Amino acid sequence: MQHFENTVLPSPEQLGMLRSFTEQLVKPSEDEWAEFASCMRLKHIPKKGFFLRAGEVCSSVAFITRGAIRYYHEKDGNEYSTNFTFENGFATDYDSFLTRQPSHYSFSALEPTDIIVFHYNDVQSLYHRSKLWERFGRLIAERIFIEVQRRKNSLVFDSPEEQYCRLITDCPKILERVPQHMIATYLGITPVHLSRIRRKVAGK
Amino acid sequence: MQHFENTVLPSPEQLGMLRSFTEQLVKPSEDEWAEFASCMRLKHIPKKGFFLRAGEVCSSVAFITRGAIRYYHEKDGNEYSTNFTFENGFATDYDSFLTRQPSHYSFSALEPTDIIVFHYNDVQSLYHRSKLWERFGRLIAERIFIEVQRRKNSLVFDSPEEQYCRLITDCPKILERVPQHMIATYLGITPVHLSRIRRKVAGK
DNA sequence: CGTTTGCTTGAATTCTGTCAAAGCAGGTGG
DNA sequence: CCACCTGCTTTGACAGAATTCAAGCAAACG
Repeated sequence: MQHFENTVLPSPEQLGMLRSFTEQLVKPSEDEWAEFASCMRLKHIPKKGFFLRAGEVCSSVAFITRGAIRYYHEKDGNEYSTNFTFENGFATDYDSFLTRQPSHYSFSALEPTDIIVFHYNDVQSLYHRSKLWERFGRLIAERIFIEVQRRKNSLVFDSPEEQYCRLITDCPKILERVPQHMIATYLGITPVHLSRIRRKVAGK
Repeated sequence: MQHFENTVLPSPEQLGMLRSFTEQLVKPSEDEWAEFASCMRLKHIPKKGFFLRAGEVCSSVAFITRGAIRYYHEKDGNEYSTNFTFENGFATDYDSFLTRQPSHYSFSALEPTDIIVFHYNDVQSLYHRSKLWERFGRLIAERIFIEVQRRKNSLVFDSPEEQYCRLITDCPKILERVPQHMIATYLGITPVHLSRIRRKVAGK
Protein backbone atom coordinates (compact mmCIF):
# COMPACT_ATOMS: atom_id res chain seq x y z
CA MET A 1 0.00 0.00 0.00
CA GLN A 2 1.44 3.29 -1.10
CA HIS A 3 1.36 6.29 1.16
CA PHE A 4 1.97 9.78 -0.08
CA GLU A 5 2.69 11.26 3.32
CA ASN A 6 6.13 12.21 4.43
CA THR A 7 7.82 9.56 6.45
CA VAL A 8 9.51 12.10 8.71
CA LEU A 9 8.43 12.08 12.30
CA PRO A 10 6.17 14.72 13.83
CA SER A 11 8.06 17.58 15.44
CA PRO A 12 8.18 17.66 19.25
CA GLU A 13 5.69 20.49 19.18
CA GLN A 14 3.22 18.57 17.03
CA LEU A 15 3.62 15.47 19.16
CA GLY A 16 2.99 17.57 22.25
CA MET A 17 -0.29 18.89 20.87
CA LEU A 18 -1.56 15.41 20.15
CA ARG A 19 -0.32 14.07 23.45
CA SER A 20 -2.11 16.80 25.41
CA PHE A 21 -5.26 16.07 23.53
CA THR A 22 -4.94 12.35 24.09
CA GLU A 23 -4.21 12.65 27.79
CA GLN A 24 -7.49 14.45 28.31
CA LEU A 25 -9.07 11.06 27.67
CA VAL A 26 -6.59 8.33 28.63
CA LYS A 27 -3.22 8.01 30.38
CA PRO A 28 -0.99 5.89 28.16
CA SER A 29 2.24 4.37 29.47
CA GLU A 30 5.43 5.13 27.58
CA ASP A 31 5.12 1.80 25.77
CA GLU A 32 1.53 2.44 24.84
CA TRP A 33 2.40 5.90 23.64
CA ALA A 34 5.25 4.51 21.56
CA GLU A 35 2.85 2.05 19.96
CA PHE A 36 0.48 4.91 19.17
CA ALA A 37 3.29 7.09 17.83
CA SER A 38 4.49 4.34 15.53
CA CYS A 39 1.23 4.67 13.59
CA MET A 40 1.64 8.37 12.88
CA ARG A 41 2.30 9.74 9.38
CA LEU A 42 2.86 13.40 8.70
CA LYS A 43 1.17 15.22 5.87
CA HIS A 44 0.85 18.77 4.65
CA ILE A 45 -2.18 20.04 2.79
CA PRO A 46 -1.79 23.35 0.95
CA LYS A 47 -4.59 25.89 1.05
CA LYS A 48 -7.47 24.63 -1.12
CA GLY A 49 -5.89 21.17 -1.20
CA PHE A 50 -7.87 18.08 -0.31
CA PHE A 51 -7.75 15.65 2.57
CA LEU A 52 -10.53 13.59 0.98
CA ARG A 53 -12.69 13.86 -2.11
CA ALA A 54 -16.30 12.74 -2.33
CA GLY A 55 -16.50 9.23 -3.75
CA GLU A 56 -13.33 7.98 -2.06
CA VAL A 57 -13.38 5.79 1.00
CA CYS A 58 -11.98 7.70 3.96
CA SER A 59 -9.06 5.52 4.93
CA SER A 60 -7.60 7.62 7.70
CA VAL A 61 -8.14 9.89 10.65
CA ALA A 62 -6.23 13.16 10.79
CA PHE A 63 -5.19 15.17 13.82
CA ILE A 64 -4.71 18.79 12.80
CA THR A 65 -1.65 20.50 14.25
CA ARG A 66 -2.00 23.65 12.14
CA GLY A 67 -4.64 25.04 9.84
CA ALA A 68 -8.32 24.39 9.19
CA ILE A 69 -10.32 21.83 7.26
CA ARG A 70 -13.79 22.27 5.86
CA TYR A 71 -16.20 19.41 5.21
CA TYR A 72 -18.67 19.95 2.41
CA HIS A 73 -21.19 18.21 0.24
CA GLU A 74 -21.94 18.98 -3.39
CA LYS A 75 -25.52 19.00 -4.62
CA ASP A 76 -26.98 20.60 -7.74
CA GLY A 77 -23.68 22.36 -8.42
CA ASN A 78 -23.66 24.05 -5.01
CA GLU A 79 -21.42 23.37 -2.06
CA TYR A 80 -22.93 22.85 1.37
CA SER A 81 -20.51 22.99 4.30
CA THR A 82 -21.26 20.59 7.11
CA ASN A 83 -18.38 21.14 9.49
CA PHE A 84 -15.10 22.88 10.19
CA THR A 85 -12.16 21.56 12.17
CA PHE A 86 -9.15 23.50 13.38
CA GLU A 87 -5.83 22.71 15.04
CA ASN A 88 -6.13 20.35 18.00
CA GLY A 89 -9.09 18.60 16.41
CA PHE A 90 -9.59 15.38 14.49
CA ALA A 91 -10.75 15.49 10.88
CA THR A 92 -12.28 12.45 9.19
CA ASP A 93 -15.45 11.16 7.66
CA TYR A 94 -15.84 8.71 10.50
CA ASP A 95 -18.91 7.16 8.87
CA SER A 96 -16.96 6.28 5.75
CA PHE A 97 -13.91 5.35 7.83
CA LEU A 98 -15.88 2.85 9.90
CA THR A 99 -18.19 1.43 7.26
CA ARG A 100 -15.59 1.39 4.44
CA GLN A 101 -18.17 2.98 2.16
CA PRO A 102 -17.35 5.83 -0.22
CA SER A 103 -17.75 9.24 1.37
CA HIS A 104 -20.37 11.72 0.18
CA TYR A 105 -18.24 14.57 1.42
CA SER A 106 -15.10 16.40 0.41
CA PHE A 107 -12.58 17.79 2.88
CA SER A 108 -10.49 20.73 1.81
CA ALA A 109 -8.04 22.97 3.60
CA LEU A 110 -9.11 26.56 4.25
CA GLU A 111 -5.54 27.40 5.23
CA PRO A 112 -2.15 25.71 4.83
CA THR A 113 -2.67 22.72 7.07
CA ASP A 114 -0.45 20.17 8.83
CA ILE A 115 -1.93 16.90 9.96
CA ILE A 116 -0.87 13.71 11.69
CA VAL A 117 -2.51 10.82 9.89
CA PHE A 118 -3.57 7.41 11.24
CA HIS A 119 -4.52 4.75 8.74
CA TYR A 120 -7.49 2.46 9.12
CA ASN A 121 -5.56 -0.76 9.58
CA ASP A 122 -3.27 0.79 12.14
CA VAL A 123 -6.21 2.14 14.13
CA GLN A 124 -8.01 -1.20 14.11
CA SER A 125 -4.82 -2.90 15.13
CA LEU A 126 -4.42 -0.52 18.08
CA TYR A 127 -8.00 -1.28 19.13
CA HIS A 128 -7.40 -5.00 19.04
CA ARG A 129 -4.06 -5.05 20.77
CA SER A 130 -4.72 -2.66 23.61
CA LYS A 131 -7.52 -2.08 26.09
CA LEU A 132 -6.31 1.47 26.55
CA TRP A 133 -6.60 2.38 22.88
CA GLU A 134 -9.91 0.54 22.67
CA ARG A 135 -11.04 2.81 25.47
CA PHE A 136 -9.65 5.85 23.68
CA GLY A 137 -11.64 4.85 20.61
CA ARG A 138 -14.79 4.59 22.69
CA LEU A 139 -14.27 7.98 24.30
CA ILE A 140 -13.59 9.62 20.94
CA ALA A 141 -16.70 8.05 19.44
CA GLU A 142 -18.77 9.19 22.42
CA ARG A 143 -17.38 12.69 22.13
CA ILE A 144 -18.13 13.12 18.44
CA PHE A 145 -21.54 11.56 18.94
CA ILE A 146 -22.38 14.23 21.50
CA GLU A 147 -21.07 16.94 19.22
CA VAL A 148 -23.07 15.90 16.19
CA GLN A 149 -26.21 15.23 18.22
CA ARG A 150 -26.14 18.70 19.75
CA ARG A 151 -25.69 20.23 16.34
CA LYS A 152 -28.49 18.17 14.87
CA ASN A 153 -30.86 19.27 17.58
CA SER A 154 -29.81 22.89 17.21
CA LEU A 155 -30.66 22.68 13.50
CA VAL A 156 -34.18 21.56 14.35
CA PHE A 157 -34.99 23.71 17.38
CA ASP A 158 -33.16 26.94 16.82
CA SER A 159 -33.99 29.54 14.20
CA PRO A 160 -31.16 30.56 11.89
CA GLU A 161 -30.81 33.74 13.92
CA GLU A 162 -30.47 31.82 17.17
CA GLN A 163 -27.92 29.51 15.61
CA TYR A 164 -25.88 32.43 14.34
CA CYS A 165 -25.90 34.11 17.73
CA ARG A 166 -24.84 30.88 19.37
CA LEU A 167 -21.98 30.59 16.89
CA ILE A 168 -20.73 34.01 17.94
CA THR A 169 -20.32 32.91 21.53
CA ASP A 170 -19.62 29.18 21.20
CA CYS A 171 -17.38 29.07 18.20
CA PRO A 172 -15.83 32.44 17.31
CA LYS A 173 -13.04 30.62 15.45
CA ILE A 174 -15.50 29.77 12.70
CA LEU A 175 -16.58 33.38 12.30
CA GLU A 176 -13.00 34.58 12.17
CA ARG A 177 -11.52 32.00 9.86
CA VAL A 178 -14.32 30.87 7.55
CA PRO A 179 -15.84 32.90 4.69
CA GLN A 180 -19.37 33.93 5.38
CA HIS A 181 -20.98 32.11 2.49
CA MET A 182 -19.60 28.83 3.86
CA ILE A 183 -21.00 29.61 7.30
CA ALA A 184 -24.38 30.23 5.67
CA THR A 185 -24.64 26.76 4.16
CA TYR A 186 -23.37 25.31 7.44
CA LEU A 187 -26.39 26.92 9.10
CA GLY A 188 -28.66 25.60 6.37
CA ILE A 189 -29.43 28.98 4.83
CA THR A 190 -28.30 31.03 1.84
CA PRO A 191 -25.47 33.58 2.00
CA VAL A 192 -28.00 36.28 1.18
CA HIS A 193 -30.15 35.35 4.12
CA LEU A 194 -27.20 35.20 6.49
CA SER A 195 -26.21 38.68 5.44
CA ARG A 196 -29.66 39.96 6.39
CA ILE A 197 -29.55 38.17 9.71
CA ARG A 198 -26.23 39.80 10.47
CA ARG A 199 -27.65 43.22 9.75
CA LYS A 200 -30.60 42.51 12.01
CA VAL A 201 -28.44 41.15 14.84
CA ALA A 202 -25.96 44.03 14.54
CA GLY A 203 -28.79 46.52 14.98
CA LYS A 204 -29.46 45.27 18.49
CA MET B 1 -29.58 4.61 45.90
CA GLN B 2 -33.14 3.56 45.45
CA HIS B 3 -34.26 1.75 42.32
CA PHE B 4 -37.88 1.45 41.38
CA GLU B 5 -37.38 -1.37 38.90
CA ASN B 6 -38.54 -4.87 39.54
CA THR B 7 -35.80 -7.13 40.74
CA VAL B 8 -37.13 -10.12 38.83
CA LEU B 9 -34.93 -11.43 36.05
CA PRO B 10 -35.68 -10.90 32.38
CA SER B 11 -37.65 -13.70 30.77
CA PRO B 12 -35.75 -16.06 28.46
CA GLU B 13 -37.40 -14.40 25.52
CA GLN B 14 -36.29 -10.92 26.59
CA LEU B 15 -32.78 -12.14 27.30
CA GLY B 16 -32.67 -13.76 23.89
CA MET B 17 -33.56 -10.49 22.15
CA LEU B 18 -30.79 -8.63 23.91
CA ARG B 19 -28.30 -11.42 23.36
CA SER B 20 -28.99 -11.51 19.62
CA PHE B 21 -28.54 -7.78 19.46
CA THR B 22 -25.31 -7.93 21.44
CA GLU B 23 -23.80 -10.75 19.43
CA GLN B 24 -24.07 -8.68 16.28
CA LEU B 25 -21.25 -6.64 17.77
CA VAL B 26 -19.21 -8.86 20.12
CA LYS B 27 -18.98 -12.53 21.08
CA PRO B 28 -19.07 -12.72 24.87
CA SER B 29 -18.04 -15.88 26.71
CA GLU B 30 -20.53 -17.37 29.16
CA ASP B 31 -18.70 -15.65 32.02
CA GLU B 32 -18.73 -12.32 30.25
CA TRP B 33 -22.39 -12.71 29.44
CA ALA B 34 -23.14 -13.54 33.05
CA GLU B 35 -21.33 -10.41 34.14
CA PHE B 36 -23.42 -8.42 31.68
CA ALA B 37 -26.64 -10.09 32.77
CA SER B 38 -25.95 -9.33 36.41
CA CYS B 39 -26.35 -5.64 35.63
CA MET B 40 -29.82 -5.97 34.16
CA ARG B 41 -32.92 -4.59 35.86
CA LEU B 42 -36.41 -5.04 34.47
CA LYS B 43 -38.87 -2.21 34.22
CA HIS B 44 -42.28 -1.64 32.74
CA ILE B 45 -43.45 1.72 31.47
CA PRO B 46 -47.20 2.16 30.89
CA LYS B 47 -48.43 4.00 27.83
CA LYS B 48 -47.74 7.73 28.27
CA GLY B 49 -45.42 6.92 31.19
CA PHE B 50 -41.91 8.34 31.34
CA PHE B 51 -38.49 6.79 31.08
CA LEU B 52 -36.89 10.19 31.70
CA ARG B 53 -38.13 13.73 32.21
CA ALA B 54 -36.33 16.85 31.02
CA GLY B 55 -34.21 18.27 33.80
CA GLU B 56 -33.19 14.91 35.24
CA VAL B 57 -29.81 13.36 34.64
CA CYS B 58 -30.19 10.23 32.51
CA SER B 59 -28.73 7.59 34.79
CA SER B 60 -29.37 4.53 32.70
CA VAL B 61 -29.52 2.91 29.29
CA ALA B 62 -32.61 0.92 28.37
CA PHE B 63 -32.93 -1.96 25.94
CA ILE B 64 -36.52 -2.18 24.74
CA THR B 65 -38.00 -5.66 24.55
CA ARG B 66 -41.53 -4.49 23.83
CA GLY B 67 -43.14 -1.18 22.98
CA ALA B 68 -41.94 2.18 21.72
CA ILE B 69 -40.33 5.23 23.26
CA ARG B 70 -40.47 8.74 21.94
CA TYR B 71 -37.82 11.40 22.67
CA TYR B 72 -39.02 14.96 22.67
CA HIS B 73 -38.03 18.48 23.57
CA GLU B 74 -40.27 21.21 24.90
CA LYS B 75 -39.86 24.74 23.64
CA ASP B 76 -42.33 27.62 23.78
CA GLY B 77 -45.04 25.27 24.96
CA ASN B 78 -44.67 22.97 21.97
CA GLU B 79 -43.26 19.47 21.85
CA TYR B 80 -40.63 18.60 19.27
CA SER B 81 -39.95 14.91 18.77
CA THR B 82 -36.35 14.07 18.05
CA ASN B 83 -36.37 10.29 17.88
CA PHE B 84 -38.34 7.09 18.26
CA THR B 85 -37.03 3.74 19.43
CA PHE B 86 -38.83 0.41 19.25
CA GLU B 87 -38.24 -3.11 20.52
CA ASN B 88 -34.70 -4.35 19.91
CA GLY B 89 -33.30 -0.85 20.25
CA PHE B 90 -31.55 1.08 23.00
CA ALA B 91 -33.19 4.14 24.49
CA THR B 92 -31.23 6.73 26.42
CA ASP B 93 -30.11 10.33 26.37
CA TYR B 94 -26.54 9.24 25.83
CA ASP B 95 -25.34 12.84 26.05
CA SER B 96 -26.77 13.28 29.53
CA PHE B 97 -25.77 9.73 30.47
CA LEU B 98 -22.13 10.34 29.58
CA THR B 99 -21.74 13.93 30.73
CA ARG B 100 -23.86 13.58 33.88
CA GLN B 101 -25.64 16.79 32.94
CA PRO B 102 -29.42 17.23 33.17
CA SER B 103 -31.20 16.18 30.02
CA HIS B 104 -33.09 18.65 27.85
CA TYR B 105 -35.34 15.86 26.63
CA SER B 106 -38.20 13.79 27.91
CA PHE B 107 -38.72 10.15 26.99
CA SER B 108 -42.22 8.80 27.09
CA ALA B 109 -43.78 5.51 26.05
CA LEU B 110 -46.04 5.54 23.01
CA GLU B 111 -47.19 2.03 23.91
CA PRO B 112 -46.98 -0.20 26.98
CA THR B 113 -43.24 -0.78 27.07
CA ASP B 114 -40.89 -3.31 28.68
CA ILE B 115 -37.25 -2.42 29.07
CA ILE B 116 -34.07 -3.92 30.44
CA VAL B 117 -32.22 -1.19 32.30
CA PHE B 118 -28.47 -0.76 32.85
CA HIS B 119 -27.37 1.81 35.40
CA TYR B 120 -24.52 4.21 34.87
CA ASN B 121 -22.22 2.80 37.52
CA ASP B 122 -22.75 -0.74 36.30
CA VAL B 123 -21.99 0.23 32.72
CA GLN B 124 -18.83 2.08 33.68
CA SER B 125 -17.80 -0.87 35.79
CA LEU B 126 -18.26 -3.22 32.83
CA TYR B 127 -16.14 -0.92 30.71
CA HIS B 128 -13.36 -0.89 33.25
CA ARG B 129 -13.30 -4.57 34.04
CA SER B 130 -13.54 -6.03 30.56
CA LYS B 131 -11.93 -5.34 27.21
CA LEU B 132 -14.88 -7.00 25.51
CA TRP B 133 -17.46 -4.69 27.04
CA GLU B 134 -15.19 -1.72 26.45
CA ARG B 135 -15.21 -2.77 22.83
CA PHE B 136 -18.98 -3.17 22.88
CA GLY B 137 -19.25 0.37 24.23
CA ARG B 138 -17.08 1.66 21.42
CA LEU B 139 -19.08 -0.14 18.74
CA ILE B 140 -22.36 1.13 20.17
CA ALA B 141 -21.05 4.69 20.29
CA GLU B 142 -19.81 4.41 16.69
CA ARG B 143 -23.14 3.04 15.59
CA ILE B 144 -25.26 5.77 17.15
CA PHE B 145 -22.79 8.37 15.91
CA ILE B 146 -23.32 7.19 12.34
CA GLU B 147 -27.06 7.13 12.84
CA VAL B 148 -27.33 10.66 14.18
CA GLN B 149 -24.86 12.05 11.66
CA ARG B 150 -26.83 10.62 8.74
CA ARG B 151 -30.01 12.05 10.17
CA LYS B 152 -28.40 15.43 10.67
CA ASN B 153 -27.23 15.52 7.09
CA SER B 154 -30.62 14.43 5.85
CA LEU B 155 -32.20 17.32 7.75
CA VAL B 156 -29.91 19.78 5.97
CA PHE B 157 -29.81 18.34 2.46
CA ASP B 158 -33.18 16.73 1.92
CA SER B 159 -36.45 18.62 1.55
CA PRO B 160 -39.23 17.67 3.96
CA GLU B 161 -40.90 15.82 1.10
CA GLU B 162 -37.77 13.79 0.39
CA GLN B 163 -37.41 13.00 4.06
CA TYR B 164 -40.99 11.86 4.30
CA CYS B 165 -40.64 9.62 1.27
CA ARG B 166 -37.48 8.14 2.68
CA LEU B 167 -39.25 7.45 5.95
CA ILE B 168 -41.88 5.46 4.08
CA THR B 169 -39.29 3.06 2.74
CA ASP B 170 -36.58 3.14 5.43
CA CYS B 171 -38.65 3.23 8.57
CA PRO B 172 -42.27 2.19 8.06
CA LYS B 173 -42.51 1.37 11.77
CA ILE B 174 -42.53 5.06 12.55
CA LEU B 175 -45.38 5.74 10.14
CA GLU B 176 -47.42 2.87 11.51
CA ARG B 177 -46.90 3.41 15.20
CA VAL B 178 -46.38 7.14 15.70
CA PRO B 179 -49.08 9.84 15.44
CA GLN B 180 -48.57 12.09 12.47
CA HIS B 181 -48.10 15.32 14.36
CA MET B 182 -45.13 13.79 16.16
CA ILE B 183 -43.59 12.70 12.88
CA ALA B 184 -43.99 16.26 11.64
CA THR B 185 -41.87 17.78 14.39
CA TYR B 186 -39.40 14.93 13.95
CA LEU B 187 -38.97 16.10 10.35
CA GLY B 188 -38.61 19.69 11.50
CA ILE B 189 -41.94 20.88 10.10
CA THR B 190 -45.43 21.60 11.38
CA PRO B 191 -48.23 19.02 11.38
CA VAL B 192 -50.15 21.22 8.97
CA HIS B 193 -47.30 21.19 6.51
CA LEU B 194 -46.82 17.43 6.76
CA SER B 195 -50.49 16.95 6.01
CA ARG B 196 -50.10 18.98 2.81
CA ILE B 197 -47.00 17.03 1.84
CA ARG B 198 -48.90 13.79 2.28
CA ARG B 199 -51.65 15.00 0.00
CA LYS B 200 -49.08 15.98 -2.59
CA VAL B 201 -47.18 12.69 -2.37
CA ALA B 202 -50.39 10.64 -2.43
CA GLY B 203 -51.44 12.37 -5.65
CA LYS B 204 -48.50 10.83 -7.50
C1' DC C 1 -73.74 9.92 22.78
C1' DG C 2 -70.88 13.47 23.86
C1' DT C 3 -65.99 14.28 24.32
C1' DT C 4 -61.49 13.94 23.02
C1' DT C 5 -57.88 13.48 19.92
C1' DG C 6 -55.83 13.92 15.69
C1' DC C 7 -56.00 14.97 10.65
C1' DT C 8 -57.25 18.03 6.90
C1' DT C 9 -58.19 22.36 4.63
C1' DG C 10 -58.41 27.45 3.50
C1' DA C 11 -56.85 32.22 4.06
C1' DA C 12 -53.72 35.47 5.73
C1' DT C 13 -49.07 36.31 7.27
C1' DT C 14 -44.25 35.67 7.82
C1' DC C 15 -40.08 33.76 6.42
C1' DT C 16 -36.67 32.39 3.10
C1' DG C 17 -34.85 31.85 -1.47
C1' DT C 18 -33.84 33.64 -6.20
C1' DC C 19 -32.17 36.90 -9.25
C1' DA C 20 -29.80 40.88 -10.43
C1' DA C 21 -27.09 44.70 -9.36
C1' DA C 22 -24.19 47.39 -6.67
C1' DG C 23 -20.54 48.01 -3.07
C1' DC C 24 -16.07 46.83 -1.08
C1' DA C 25 -11.74 45.05 -0.18
C1' DG C 26 -7.31 42.84 -1.36
C1' DG C 27 -4.14 41.65 -5.00
C1' DT C 28 -1.94 42.34 -9.47
C1' DG C 29 0.10 44.37 -13.27
C1' DG C 30 0.84 48.48 -15.81
C1' DC D 1 0.44 55.08 -7.52
C1' DC D 2 -3.42 53.95 -9.95
C1' DA D 3 -6.61 51.13 -12.66
C1' DC D 4 -8.43 46.97 -12.94
C1' DC D 5 -9.47 42.65 -11.67
C1' DT D 6 -11.60 39.12 -8.65
C1' DG D 7 -13.89 37.17 -4.86
C1' DC D 8 -17.01 38.11 -1.31
C1' DT D 9 -20.76 40.64 0.90
C1' DT D 10 -24.69 43.59 0.89
C1' DT D 11 -29.08 45.28 -0.84
C1' DG D 12 -33.59 45.60 -3.23
C1' DA D 13 -37.51 43.58 -5.58
C1' DC D 14 -40.04 39.70 -6.20
C1' DA D 15 -41.67 34.79 -5.90
C1' DG D 16 -42.31 30.73 -3.52
C1' DA D 17 -42.44 28.10 0.71
C1' DA D 18 -43.83 27.31 5.36
C1' DT D 19 -46.20 28.78 9.51
C1' DT D 20 -50.14 30.49 12.01
C1' DC D 21 -54.85 30.79 12.96
C1' DA D 22 -59.27 29.02 12.60
C1' DA D 23 -62.73 25.97 11.14
C1' DG D 24 -64.47 21.46 9.94
C1' DC D 25 -64.29 16.18 10.06
C1' DA D 26 -63.57 11.60 11.41
C1' DA D 27 -62.23 7.99 14.32
C1' DA D 28 -61.53 6.44 19.11
C1' DC D 29 -63.15 6.24 23.77
C1' DG D 30 -65.39 6.51 28.02
